[in-house]
Amino acid sequence: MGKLLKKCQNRGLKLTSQREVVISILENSEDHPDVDELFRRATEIDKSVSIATVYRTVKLLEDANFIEKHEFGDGKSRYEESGEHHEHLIDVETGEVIEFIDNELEELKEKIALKMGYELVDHRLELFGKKLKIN
Amino acid sequence: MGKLLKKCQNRGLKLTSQREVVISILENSEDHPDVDELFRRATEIDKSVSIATVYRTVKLLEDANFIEKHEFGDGKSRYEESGEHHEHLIDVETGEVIEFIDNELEELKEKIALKMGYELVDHRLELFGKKLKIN
DNA sequence: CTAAATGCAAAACCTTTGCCTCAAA
DNA sequence: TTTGAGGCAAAGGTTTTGCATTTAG
Repeated sequence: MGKLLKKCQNRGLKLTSQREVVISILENSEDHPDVDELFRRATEIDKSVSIATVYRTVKLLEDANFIEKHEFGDGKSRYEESGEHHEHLIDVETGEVIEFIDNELEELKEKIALKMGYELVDHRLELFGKKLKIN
Repeated sequence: MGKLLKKCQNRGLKLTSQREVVISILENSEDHPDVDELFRRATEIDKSVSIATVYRTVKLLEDANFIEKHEFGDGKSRYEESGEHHEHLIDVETGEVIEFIDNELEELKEKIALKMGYELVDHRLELFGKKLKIN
């Protein structure tokens, strides 16, 4: 049984067959699928999964902090399993999403919030860039 | 005539009475109103303004880079007049949006993108924080 | 067995658009 | 006068929800 599935079980979530499908897709995805894509992948495995259940499941998992929701500006919500914190760089030409982490940045954000009299509880950073051509 | 209104005129945009209302609201707003709120404020001044025109006008102004669109995670687009670049800190308890600018952060973002082989064309940073209580 | 989850379809949002009318330049 | 803009309402796209039915625990 996958780790995420186990976490859900430990949390006492009812593990229906449909949830298991959606959860295992989320834990085996390396990308940032939106609900439509999750639905597509889910029905490939089990045609009984409905889009409503996908929506309900991602909300459930998000509330449990097991997955994270992102909005990269195309109007749809995309999801990925929670894990080590990282930021996103979006290639504006290809739509590719590249994950990265920069410790200097992490420290700086805390510092800025603090300077403004706030405790940082969450943040969101996306860089949009064009790949440099090497001449 | 307001500056933004003048910029629109210089750009050759047709200045209808409805556009003038929406534009003047945008240039006199200190906050980040969504379309519904813009519509509300507009119809207070001129009941003939329709929500379709508000949508069409914000799109027009955004394409002209006269205003900026933000999505703070509540599913609606919010707008503000373009001006000096700044970031946003959102008070998670009150919803208040505080603008700030930090040069160290600006430099760092460029640096990170470059390090990854990208030219930064845009970015988005939002900090979500809780106000520190002073004991 | 029972509370909770599902599927389905309808509805709720936000946003866009077609079409005919109207008005700015 | 003419081309683009506006109003209205319908349609689009994403997400939520009510209800009868099914199912995990």
